[in-house]
Amino acid sequence: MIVSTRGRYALRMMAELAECGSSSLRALAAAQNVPYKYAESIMRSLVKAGFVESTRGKKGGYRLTRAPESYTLAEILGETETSLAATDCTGRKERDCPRAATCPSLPVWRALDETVCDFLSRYTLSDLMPKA
Amino acid sequence: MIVSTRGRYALRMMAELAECGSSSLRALAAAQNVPYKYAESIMRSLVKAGFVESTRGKKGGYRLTRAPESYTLAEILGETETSLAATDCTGRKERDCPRAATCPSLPVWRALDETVCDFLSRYTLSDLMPKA
DNA sequence: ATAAATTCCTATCTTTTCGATAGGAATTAT
DNA sequence: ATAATTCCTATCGAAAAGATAGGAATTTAT
Repeated sequence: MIVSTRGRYALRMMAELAECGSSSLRALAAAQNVPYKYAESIMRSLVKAGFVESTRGKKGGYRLTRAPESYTLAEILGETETSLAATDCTGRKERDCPRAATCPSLPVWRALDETVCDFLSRYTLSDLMPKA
Repeated sequence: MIVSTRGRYALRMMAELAECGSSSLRALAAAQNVPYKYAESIMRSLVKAGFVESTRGKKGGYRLTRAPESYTLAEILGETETSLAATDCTGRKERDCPRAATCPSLPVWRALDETVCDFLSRYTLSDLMPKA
């Protein structure tokens, strides 16, 4: 799995914000059918990443910080997914694989990573908005 | 993760067979540093898929059924990975997603699937053999 | 002031997937 | 017969993914 439920929820909620301007968590979660508390943890990470702004208290809510077409999917998923790496071999985890130096597969996995990343960089949030 | 440990083990053991012609499970697992019993279950699925032939009993072992360059990575991983789909949305699982008809993301995931599949179809087992 | 609606924070729970193992039956060369 | 092997079923344990709980902090409206 390249894109998990969490990542897709993030994209959908951001697309919703792109659509409606600003929204409370309650409304966002309801509109996109995301479990409330799960949505909350996702939105918090989007705020932390600077993709979204929040205001607290009554009448509070979330809004995008930039234009929808400026967010690439790669950028958003890079924050919300545990890893976008094609294999453990190219993730942060396996820094010290003893096979690395001579492994014939490693270059293939690196190329795959790049292919996926290129793909996800060619699409933006606005590609995920319901078409007018 | 697109390619899991199981899939990489499968590729490595098949590349080993490509290299050495034929081998027992014990030797294969040792050569490629794959846990014996795990290797066994992987080899069994490769036999079942017809990628590998086995002979039982003393002096038994495994060998490829075709030329190394005829196996694409897509083909092998298609058998050994639980799913190569980019998301649940494009896997067998979510046949009946109610959003499918109008979901703006779905075409993107389908295109991603195809991109990954194309990539994996451009490499073969012989690309994973230690270079001469 | 107080109440209501909201975001923020920490912790935990449950389910699923992945990696790996156990034990023994069936097969075959020697 | 025996030893070396593949085949089969079942299960275990750890990690990741999805989701939830409870309450503190903040802000608006009354």
